[in-house]
Amino acid sequence: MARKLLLVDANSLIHRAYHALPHLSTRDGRPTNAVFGLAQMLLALLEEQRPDEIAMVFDAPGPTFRDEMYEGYKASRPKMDEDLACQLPIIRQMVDAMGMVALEQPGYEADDIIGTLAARASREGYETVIVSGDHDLLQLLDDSVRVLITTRGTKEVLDFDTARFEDEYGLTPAQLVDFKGLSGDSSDEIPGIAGIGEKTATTLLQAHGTIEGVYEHLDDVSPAAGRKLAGKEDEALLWKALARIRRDVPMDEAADDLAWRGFNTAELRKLLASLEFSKLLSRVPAASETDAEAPVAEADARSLEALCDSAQQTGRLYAVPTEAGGVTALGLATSADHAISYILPAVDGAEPQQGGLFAEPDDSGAIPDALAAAFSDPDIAISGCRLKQLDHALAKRGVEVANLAFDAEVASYLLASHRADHDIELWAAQYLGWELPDAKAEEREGLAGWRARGCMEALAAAQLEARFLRDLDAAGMRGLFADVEMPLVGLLARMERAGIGLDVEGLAKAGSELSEKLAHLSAQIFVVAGGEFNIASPKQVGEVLFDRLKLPKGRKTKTGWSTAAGVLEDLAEEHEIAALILEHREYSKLVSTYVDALAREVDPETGLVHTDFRQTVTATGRLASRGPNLQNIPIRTEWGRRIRSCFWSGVEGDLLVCADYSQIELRILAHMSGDPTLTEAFRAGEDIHTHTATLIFGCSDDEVDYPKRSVAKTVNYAVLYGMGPRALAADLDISRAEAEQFIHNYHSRLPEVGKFMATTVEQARQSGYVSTLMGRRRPLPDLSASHPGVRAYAERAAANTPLQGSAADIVKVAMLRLEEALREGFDDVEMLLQVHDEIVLRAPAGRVAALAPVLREVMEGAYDLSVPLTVDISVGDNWRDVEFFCE
DNA sequence: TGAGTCACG
DNA sequence: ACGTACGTGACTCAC
Repeated sequence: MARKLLLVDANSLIHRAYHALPHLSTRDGRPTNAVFGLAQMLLALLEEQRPDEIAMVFDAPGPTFRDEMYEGYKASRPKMDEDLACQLPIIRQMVDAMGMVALEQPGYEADDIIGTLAARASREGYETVIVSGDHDLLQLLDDSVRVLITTRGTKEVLDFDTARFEDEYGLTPAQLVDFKGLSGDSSDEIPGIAGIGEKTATTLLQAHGTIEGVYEHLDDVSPAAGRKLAGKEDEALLWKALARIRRDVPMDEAADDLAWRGFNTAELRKLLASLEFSKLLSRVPAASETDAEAPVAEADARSLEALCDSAQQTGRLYAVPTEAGGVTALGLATSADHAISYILPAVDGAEPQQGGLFAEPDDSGAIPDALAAAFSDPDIAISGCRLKQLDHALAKRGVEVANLAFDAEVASYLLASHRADHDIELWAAQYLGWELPDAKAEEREGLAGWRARGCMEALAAAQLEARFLRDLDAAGMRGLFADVEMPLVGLLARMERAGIGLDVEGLAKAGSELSEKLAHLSAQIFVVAGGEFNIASPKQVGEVLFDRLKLPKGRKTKTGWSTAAGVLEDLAEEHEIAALILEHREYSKLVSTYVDALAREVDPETGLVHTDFRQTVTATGRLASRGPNLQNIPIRTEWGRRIRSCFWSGVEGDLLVCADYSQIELRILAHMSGDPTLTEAFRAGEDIHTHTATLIFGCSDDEVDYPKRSVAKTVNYAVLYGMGPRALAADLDISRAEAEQFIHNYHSRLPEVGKFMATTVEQARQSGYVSTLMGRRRPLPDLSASHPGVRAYAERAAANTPLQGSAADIVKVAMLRLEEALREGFDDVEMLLQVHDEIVLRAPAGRVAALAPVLREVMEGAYDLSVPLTVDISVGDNWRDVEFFCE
């Protein structure tokens, strides 16, 4: 097999990447789209072409021989964008880390170097593949040279060989220079012969071979073409010479050895991570086996003993859980240079899976006393990542962790809350240049990959901790981290373990009633529609409504006409099918999401469901809940409430106690804006929506009826979220002018609110982030986006986040203080859920009266605002039938 | 996997 | 004239 040489026209691909991709940047604002696109293309090329040798060929700065031949050559090319120029040094780094030779030669273009190398390769019997976005390179095609031309974005190429070229151009590759000489090339600003286009040029060259041949037979060409060509031979030959790629460029010695060196994995991963290309990072193959694996060892009784001693002395223990095949291993360390892997004993006396390498510490299958003691010691700070999972794993084995002090993912989240991925793997790559073992990999040299991974993560946490803490300090978030987020880790774990009761039978009954209704509805819908179709498919619903029934179309989506609830509501007057589909949607949503799916999540032994609260996902600081999501249990419709009624305390005799903050975000708005009218209204204990109604309608309190209050409520939330008049009009089904009037009235009566919003956005534009009351930050790089839509979105988020995020701060503090309060005298009360502005607990019926005032005091006192915080408490034996509790 | 839709605050 | 109100998670369809 011939050796294969890949020649990359680097500048061409870089420009292609830059222009084909939307603006991408790192969280600190460095543009990265060209690097990303190029990296993507190079990874794909390496994979598909598998070259033995490879050269990245760049255009050297400065004039080339072509400028001397013709001063108009590429004369009016605009100067390179600064956004692209600043990516070039990074690209050079990346090329180097990818193990490729970079070539350039002053006085020549990349094309000429490629031509020279291709010629050399042909002489030496190589197979050559050239990659470029520029069709000029096609002149280099021959039996051993193929050319890939990039097209359509960054992912597709046209693969040219001689045959394909001749097929498409009707010429040989060698004739391409003659072709350009006659017809010109706009991108290189070669004018060609006036009046000769691609068609004529092709015909002429097919007949006479070359420009020289054409002029030898000028008598034979058509009179029209002859007139245009007359006297222009020298000119045509100049254009031809300009278009011709040289094959005799003097090469420096860098070109002597183009063998692909393979990736410098550590460097490349570090670079990709620093550019925040997590997707590409996963495509870079595993590192050599030499990465810091040595400090990882399997735990035995002696090393575990030593570890616990060391933890006692240093006051710190790094621990990271990993799970595989139902077995949990801990990576354990007390310093940054040595970790051991310990497999937790199986729960319920079952033996750990075979291959568990731990030499049995004792026969009981229990965690060794010294280790349990270390985890339970308040003087030993536990650090690592996935500490909530660690807490669960240990609690299951009877060990209560006392001092969860540092979770690298939580720290990462606070430092960059807009990012999706806080896996310590990224930081280990970026700051330490490590590649972590694949958690899913099979055995690695006797130590399972997932065990090695836990160890490496523990070591990474040890190495990164100081840096993260320093960054948190610098951002003013050390307190938020240490006093709120970290204590919350353990609390969330305890709430998850507590679980909430779910009446599966009640749920099943609701489900079968709903299914019956669905069957009826489907039948009705099919009759009305005149045929069967899949009602769950928006596409098919659209076809029935708009094609078959010819109903008026409303909003568009990316793929067709919208069938969203708002649109169907409008259509309800036109055709009965709209209401039927809406009803069908409501019920099928309830069945699929809240009956079937929820029932699967119940622990059949206990009748409890345990959610997974996620602490590092939302951009604003809120929690999220999944598996199942218990923060979106229905409440707004009757059938939805039927679902809700299936939730109960889970303990016979205990009731659910719900405590929710009343209009917490609006109160925070009053506090942060300092608006006197809004503040006064809250201080006076007025109903805020009624109050807003008096402002926007210009009426008195007793003139506010239910519709007016309802409009005012919408306006209040509209302001909170930065809603425009058009959306408000649509939401309230009023004219745009009326909506504008409401908003105008609102702002003229509450002037500080608008000012506060504007100031918030302005400050965010300057600093790059917004902050909450407790110093939580949300970076908003899109505030400086050039796309007006993207920018407007970021502006609304900027205005809203301090309110939503501060509310999240306050609720989190309230939860922590509440747990403390419960520890003194309420050991029979459990916190179960948090739903953004609501905390749900279970308490014995006889304890509610004692609990309620404590609950109120703790929650209302969680943070001192300039207006009171008020909490509504309701109690009941299921989550639907809770009733206001009067102390 | 992405889009559409919809449940919640 | 118009896809656009903030923040989530989950299901289904269709590619």
